[in-house]
Amino acid sequence: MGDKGRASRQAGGVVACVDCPLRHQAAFRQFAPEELAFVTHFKAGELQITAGTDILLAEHNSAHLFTLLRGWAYRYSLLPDGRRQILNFLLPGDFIGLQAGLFDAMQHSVAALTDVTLCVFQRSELWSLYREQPSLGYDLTWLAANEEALVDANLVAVGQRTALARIAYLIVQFHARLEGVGMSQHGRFAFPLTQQHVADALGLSLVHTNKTLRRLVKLGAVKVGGGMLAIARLDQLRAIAGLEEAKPRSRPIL
Amino acid sequence: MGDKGRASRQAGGVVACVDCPLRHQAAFRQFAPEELAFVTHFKAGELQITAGTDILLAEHNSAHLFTLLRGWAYRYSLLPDGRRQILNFLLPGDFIGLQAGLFDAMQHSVAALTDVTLCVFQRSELWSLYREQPSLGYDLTWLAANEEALVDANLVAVGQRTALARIAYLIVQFHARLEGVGMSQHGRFAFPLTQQHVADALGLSLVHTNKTLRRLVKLGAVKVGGGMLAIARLDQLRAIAGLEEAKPRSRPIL
DNA sequence: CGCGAAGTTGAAACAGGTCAATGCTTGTGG
DNA sequence: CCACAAGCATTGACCTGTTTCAACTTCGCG
Repeated sequence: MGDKGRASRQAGGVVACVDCPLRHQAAFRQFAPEELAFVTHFKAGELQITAGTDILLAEHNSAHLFTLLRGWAYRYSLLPDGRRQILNFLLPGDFIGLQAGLFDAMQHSVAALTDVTLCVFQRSELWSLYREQPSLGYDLTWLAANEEALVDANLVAVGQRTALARIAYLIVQFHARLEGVGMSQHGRFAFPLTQQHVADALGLSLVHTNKTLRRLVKLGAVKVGGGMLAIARLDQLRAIAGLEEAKPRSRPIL
Repeated sequence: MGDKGRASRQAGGVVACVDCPLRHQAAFRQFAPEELAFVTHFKAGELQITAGTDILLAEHNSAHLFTLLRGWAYRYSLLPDGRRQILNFLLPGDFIGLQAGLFDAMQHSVAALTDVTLCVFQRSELWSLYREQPSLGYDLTWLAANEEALVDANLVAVGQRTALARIAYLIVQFHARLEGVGMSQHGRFAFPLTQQHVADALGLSLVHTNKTLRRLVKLGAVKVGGGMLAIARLDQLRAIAGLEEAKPRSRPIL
């Protein structure tokens, strides 16, 4: 899955955390000055990764942790027989590699879906974060719990919903998350996933994913094309997915 | 679902954390004296819950957090149409309600599978834990990440494996986890799940679960009966499940 | 002994998977 | 600027794992 990659570390031209454009998005909580100071110190640099490249590998452990600054990524795991399950998608503001930081070997891999920019943190500094800035430790737990909640929701979708409902669910979820980080305008947003990604995330075959997505389009619920997705009728999508409306939570960002 | 329940708080007769029998199990890391002191202070009491009763409810929030001391529980969520997805099972030593502690409303419910004893912690003390005992804050993040890893694994199973492999996977996983807390002897352990639980955890219908489990028994991989499950051929089970052997991690317990 | 919950089993229906082609883009090199 | 390759989307036909429906049995317990 991750291949052809090329990664370059940037020395200069790095965004200071105070000026981080993400931080001003609606979704994120405000940081106190000393928290911001610590994060700035914690941040070791930035990393650019090309679309399709792996960021972290299962079975390995990494000296770094990341926050996704720009672009899309996804966590996935491969079975011995080659099948792939995408565990969830990562959007700007998401923390990457908590498991890598806490365990000695990752259980899954993380790959860049699009070209991606990452904030890099030293794993070795993680402990000092808890010691010196407990509120950030609390935030990390929060992020871990939040990500678990996402996976929970995916499991519910894959375990209980029909193909049509799963795809509707995925779209509604993307919409909500992208809204939060200002990447959706009037229900319209960039959609860099290939149908194979959708299939692997929802436990469906590629062919059936195609047919079902097509059906969703014919139903008039969404429009897709040119790497964009537009939600035509959000209520209809929610109904198909069997989803209630959910209010987003204000979240931390490291 | 949780019903018929009855819960009683115990004033006396509570196990002191130092003497906690779980703490001596192989799976758990050793605590420093001051950590132990804090946890003891953190623990507000014990709670007994009857099998089948809900411990935490979705949409609600709780003033308490728990550690499962004795018995089995499970996290689940219900869809509008009544279908139930069990997200994962909780065994002694597992922390309950992190999401309840961090978010203002739970996304899922937790129910007691068997009669259960819980250590009770005050949610309001959670923050002081991070401030006064950062290492325990770190542990909480660890526990959150660990639980996420469990759900990840479940998602892989439900998304990618056949019915037979899913059930094999579930059994292997129980075996590994129960070993860690001394609840399995020679691959034989109490198995309080009903087939409906198995079905709801694995995204299968009850009928198919039955037939498939039966098949697994006929294959000679496991023996079930009398609320007990005995693994006859662990390697065969692993092969069916498409699982590699995994070494358990030493974990914290609050 | 009798009731309700849980486990079994068979038959029929269907959602989704697999196989196999075909078309559409896009990027690359000549 | 065109031809080709490679990846992705689309469609039809067919096949099968799983679900659904409908009994019937067994177990645990008052």
